[in-house]
Amino acid sequence: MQEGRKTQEERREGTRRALIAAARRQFAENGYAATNTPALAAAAGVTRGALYHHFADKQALFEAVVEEEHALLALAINAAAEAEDEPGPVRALIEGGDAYLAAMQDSGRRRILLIDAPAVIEREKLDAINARFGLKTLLEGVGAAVEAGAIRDLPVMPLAQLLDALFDRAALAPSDELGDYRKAIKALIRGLKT
Amino acid sequence: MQEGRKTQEERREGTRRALIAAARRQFAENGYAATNTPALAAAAGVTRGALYHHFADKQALFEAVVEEEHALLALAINAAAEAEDEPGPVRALIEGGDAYLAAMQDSGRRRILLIDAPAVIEREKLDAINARFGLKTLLEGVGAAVEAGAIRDLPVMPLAQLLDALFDRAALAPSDELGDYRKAIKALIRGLKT
DNA sequence: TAAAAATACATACTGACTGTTGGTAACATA
DNA sequence: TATGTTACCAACAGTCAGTATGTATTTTTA
Repeated sequence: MQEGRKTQEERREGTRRALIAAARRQFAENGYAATNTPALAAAAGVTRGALYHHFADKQALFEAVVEEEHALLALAINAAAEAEDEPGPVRALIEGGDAYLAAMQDSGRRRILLIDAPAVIEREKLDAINARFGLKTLLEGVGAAVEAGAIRDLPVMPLAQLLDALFDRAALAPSDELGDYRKAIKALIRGLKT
Repeated sequence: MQEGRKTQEERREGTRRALIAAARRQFAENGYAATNTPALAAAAGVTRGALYHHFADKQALFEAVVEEEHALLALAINAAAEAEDEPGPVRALIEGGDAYLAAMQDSGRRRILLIDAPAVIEREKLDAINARFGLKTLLEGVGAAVEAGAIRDLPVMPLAQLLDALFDRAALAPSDELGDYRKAIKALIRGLKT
């Protein structure tokens, strides 16, 4: 048990990660409201003092979890996207959506990102996070499809938001109905073709 | 100050309504989490004892507010629907959606129904409420459109859910972009036509 | 390298809030 | 009018979020 010597950066990152990991587990399992900081800190192996040293309050920790979850989500989707060879812009939208749905087959992720986050994080801040991750890709996809003339010429941001809403709702569907949802989404998107 | 004599039913309904009215105001203004029962009871002109006599807990009161809000919403939409003369099933969907968006131009209503309710009320119970109100109408509309052969033959429930998601997202849009959202929704629905 | 400063954490405390309990007042029933 | 039932109130108990103050560890400075 030597090697007790750690740089501040290491200590810092270590406990931050432990806190975020424990928080992600508990928020995913019990939801934001039912998660209490004593249990959370204990699960992370630190005291509440450490939590409040690193995060302003419970909500700030939740925001950190949401950011990380968004980043992981984007990672999974991009990985799936690169496996595909370049299809047309409409197919790209549909396949991107499928990748999103696949990455959303995790009830904790759904709970955090789709159920709790909108209620806990104020609108503007959450929009900003969304804009940096998933929605950015979707926006580019829609923009490309419109510019290529592959789909009807519609305001890009609203259309991207609406497609996002479709995928979010489908992600919350019972898994045995997912196929039907995907079929309906495909029909909706294909219906936009020029 | 006579006429202090009330039947139990009157007392009961009186304080229940006072509580629900005060709760609707505070939930709408501050959100569920930031609403506390001492202030709520005071605003209703009763004590917390009365609140907990009529409702099991804070969440039960919130559920009562959500039910009432859904009922009012359905009322507004039906009123708008009866003003229209019978159009085709696709137009009916679009106009029903417009009525929904109009009825949703109330930030408190959005906060309660679209932001807080999904986080506070467990999925099954909220689905049940939804099914009894707004979604029921939408489901009928989609079913009619499919049966009439006006739109593509797709699984009805998933499609209704997806259209519902579209309108929910549009309802949360900045009001100056509402026109663009409506245009995009129209295009999406029209794209389903056979 | 010793002293000083800054950073990371721990412990203890405070105020607030939720749900409960045991009682009182108002109405209903026999 | 007596008894039961329903509506309501006041005080209490437990929990939790956030804070304040103290200590240990690493970094900087003299």
